[in-house]
Amino acid sequence: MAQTHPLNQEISLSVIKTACSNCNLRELCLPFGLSLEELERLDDLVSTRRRIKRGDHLYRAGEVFDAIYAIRSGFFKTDVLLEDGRDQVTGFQMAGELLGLDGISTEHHTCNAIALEDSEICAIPFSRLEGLSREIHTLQHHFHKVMSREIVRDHGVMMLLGTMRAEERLAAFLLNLSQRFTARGFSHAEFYLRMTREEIGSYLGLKLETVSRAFSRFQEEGHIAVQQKHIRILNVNGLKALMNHRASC
Amino acid sequence: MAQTHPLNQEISLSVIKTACSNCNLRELCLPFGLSLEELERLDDLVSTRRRIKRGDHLYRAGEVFDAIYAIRSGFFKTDVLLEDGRDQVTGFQMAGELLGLDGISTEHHTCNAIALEDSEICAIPFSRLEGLSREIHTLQHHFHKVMSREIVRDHGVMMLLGTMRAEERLAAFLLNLSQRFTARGFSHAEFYLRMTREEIGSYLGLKLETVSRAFSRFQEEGHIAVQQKHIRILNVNGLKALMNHRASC
DNA sequence: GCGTTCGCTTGATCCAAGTCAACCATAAAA
DNA sequence: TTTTATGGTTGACTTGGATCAAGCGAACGC
Repeated sequence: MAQTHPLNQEISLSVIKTACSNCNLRELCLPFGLSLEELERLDDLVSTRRRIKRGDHLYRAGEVFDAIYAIRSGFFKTDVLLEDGRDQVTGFQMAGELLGLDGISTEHHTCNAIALEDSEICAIPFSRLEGLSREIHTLQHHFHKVMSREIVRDHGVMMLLGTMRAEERLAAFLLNLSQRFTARGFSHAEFYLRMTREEIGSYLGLKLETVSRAFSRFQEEGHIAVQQKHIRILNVNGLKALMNHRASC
Repeated sequence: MAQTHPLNQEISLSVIKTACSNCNLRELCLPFGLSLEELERLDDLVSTRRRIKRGDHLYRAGEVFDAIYAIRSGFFKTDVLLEDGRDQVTGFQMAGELLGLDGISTEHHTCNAIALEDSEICAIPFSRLEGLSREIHTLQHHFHKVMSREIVRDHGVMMLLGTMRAEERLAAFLLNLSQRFTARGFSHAEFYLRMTREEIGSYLGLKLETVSRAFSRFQEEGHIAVQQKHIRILNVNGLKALMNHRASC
């Protein structure tokens, strides 16, 4: 009987090893849709688990790429540095999400991945993943979906950066975080931000002061309650309305 | 003897059929790196060739995804439409590039692909491509690289939208076009824009007036010569310097 | 040929977000 | 406990690009 309830399983301590088959993120992560037998083959591949301390790099732009990484727990940001010193956060990643897909293209990482809290990752050697996905159709297809999802996500960010104003961007950002926390079984309405205002700003193409002001404004208007990094969403629909602000003009 | 010089081959008229093996874009496109025998297997798969007239859609957001498309000739844009009517151009694609990768994720296209000039595409049924890439390692790997490259490209656009000012964006855009034309054997210094100022603006997160002003400014400063859609780049380094403008401030 | 349309350019004005600066809050260090 | 550092908030002002508006030029249909 392969099907236990994904997020509720009890694991005896003795069983814990680096294995997708007993990871409660498997429905969000690479193993999605695999049979028990296929899962075990994936286990063989995902052997190295690593802890990354808050502030440390998982990898750096320019390093040779040979593995992608699944986040087991914790929180990361990725950023790109331009020659002239400008940089931009290209994404925030949480448990169950994959890091490093950008490195496949040139066999070198093209961005930095930095832990925003103490985290744990599973390294997945890429050539072995390709090998296994030549044998397991489901794995292959799911991996393609994950890559494609990343492209779609990026288009969303481009949309945000290209057409939205500051408050719309922040509303979209909060709703996106909320939705992803929900998918992981956390409250959709209350969470701690792992990143600073400056990092949010960098991601949203705004200055930190603008982010701060937008937070204050949302609070004044009763959409959220902010206390430093602690966010409570009081009015989801208010935020959603803010996001589509242009519709009314 | 499989290796003829990629861009110089002569093809007798009788041989022309929809086939990667006699397409002179094969070194830019999906067949990259394949052996002659592998190429022939890809030929079987890429059977349908379609003409798309200027202004027509190749596919629309929401349609069921079942194939990706390689551009044989012509020029496309992709755009995303928000519920509230805002839209944004997410990319411009030219011969040898692939369209439709975003559709894998949800099995539905997430953007519109529209021909900016009369074009010709090869449809590649996706499930068959997955099948073949389970058998041909090189094809699998190259496909992964192409998807990854798309992610990297998107990060570049995010960078552009998030941190660059209007003139830097346009300079980056022109240099990127120039570089892609060069890769296809065209002049790096002289080309026709297939898109309007408004489409450029949408892609770059600017209004068409701003794009037009930046063109005029570049011309005044002797970086380029503009006449409607005809562009001549007079000073590549000038443009490059413009792009990294912040370095000096 | 001529009028119409569409895309492009240019000027004048306005405003959202950036910049600069002061100050506050929290947490860690002394 | 006070000190220091880091991150966050708020205010005053400046500015790059948006907006509004007028006019131009090339291409197309009739």
